[in-house]
Amino acid sequence: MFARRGFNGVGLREVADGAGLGKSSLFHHFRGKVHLYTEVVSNVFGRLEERLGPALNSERSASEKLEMWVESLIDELAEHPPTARLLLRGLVEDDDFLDPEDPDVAAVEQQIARLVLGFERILKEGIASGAFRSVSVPDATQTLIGATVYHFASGEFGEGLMGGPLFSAAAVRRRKQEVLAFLRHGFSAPEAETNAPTS
Amino acid sequence: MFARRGFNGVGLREVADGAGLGKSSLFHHFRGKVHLYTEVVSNVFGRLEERLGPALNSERSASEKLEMWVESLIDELAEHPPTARLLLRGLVEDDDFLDPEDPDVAAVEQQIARLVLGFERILKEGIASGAFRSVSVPDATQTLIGATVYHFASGEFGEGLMGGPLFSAAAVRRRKQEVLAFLRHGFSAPEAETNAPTS
DNA sequence: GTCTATACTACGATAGAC
DNA sequence: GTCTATCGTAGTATAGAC
Repeated sequence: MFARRGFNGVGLREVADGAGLGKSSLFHHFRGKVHLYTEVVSNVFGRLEERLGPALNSERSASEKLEMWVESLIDELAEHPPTARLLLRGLVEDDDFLDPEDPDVAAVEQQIARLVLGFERILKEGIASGAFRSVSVPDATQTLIGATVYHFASGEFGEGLMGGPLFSAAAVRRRKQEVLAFLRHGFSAPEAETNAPTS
Repeated sequence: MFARRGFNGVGLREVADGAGLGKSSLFHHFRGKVHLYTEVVSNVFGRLEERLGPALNSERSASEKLEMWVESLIDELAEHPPTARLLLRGLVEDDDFLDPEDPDVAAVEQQIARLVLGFERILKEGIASGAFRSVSVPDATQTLIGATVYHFASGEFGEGLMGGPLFSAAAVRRRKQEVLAFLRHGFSAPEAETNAPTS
């Protein structure tokens, strides 16, 4: 619900109905609406972090790590459709309702920071080793988020544009290939591939 | 206000205060909240369409048209900061509150469709002429939206990631260069450039 | 742990005086 | 064209019975 309509677009009545409870019963489980929201977001980001861990810590080349990381990210976004929208909202929304002092909120921000840092580390490693051309790391990160998170958050508009569902196995497979191809062309150093041939 | 907090996050009281009016006076100028919203969005998208028109109708090569189009898009997003968020919301939000029957709503959807079609036409032309490799046109469109609209919609998160403001002249210039470089690498046909050297 | 009942506030919207 | 007053609804949250 939060993914589709945002924090302000969801009423507790609706949440309670969805859970098969009365409105008031929610307050027995959550301190308030904000707590419920941060709990949801934290769970989703936690799952994402788990999924992306292996790509970071593997003993492979930067190119291979990057591809693994991106594939894992896309898989996770594709398997849990609300994730992308929730992520995008977390980044784009002006979260006036979130108190930075709140430890739950701070925890979520750290989760996001760790995710970003992981990707940036791979990128920097690849640039240092000569595998990637010397792109601006933050710019490349933004572009990557756009190519992955935005795509799977684009809902009806995205389906109209793509001419079909976003989350079908075939659509996900194609998106993955297109993004990886785009990154290979976009990042690869002009001179020569430092790695084994990609095909 | 709508860009920052979304349709549901904005109250008419706040809007009225911002305009220096009483709440009720708004209803003299707009049929209701939805009408106010679509009016705002339509104005913003109309300006965007005007800005991107010249790139579409110029007599240049596909590569040059694409670069012109992207530069114009980034300039427009950069000069009017709420635009990107408003666009992204229009695409990502589950607009339950918008009635597809409403002629204003239909008009906005046509604006968006025209914008997308313009870009797709350039891309197809470039693929046909051999200037670009044969990417999936809808996928490339999504990636482009991600690289441009998302970036300028990313607010505080984006500023944290980039390590500075998103909308300063220097930041915009760098973003433009990075995106164009990425597109050149990402789209260019592997064999040879069909156009004059890009540098 | 869930319920009913309720408090209080804000919302979008309308009526009608000026 | 703007105002005050008001309507009806829905919002978050609490109190207290069961």
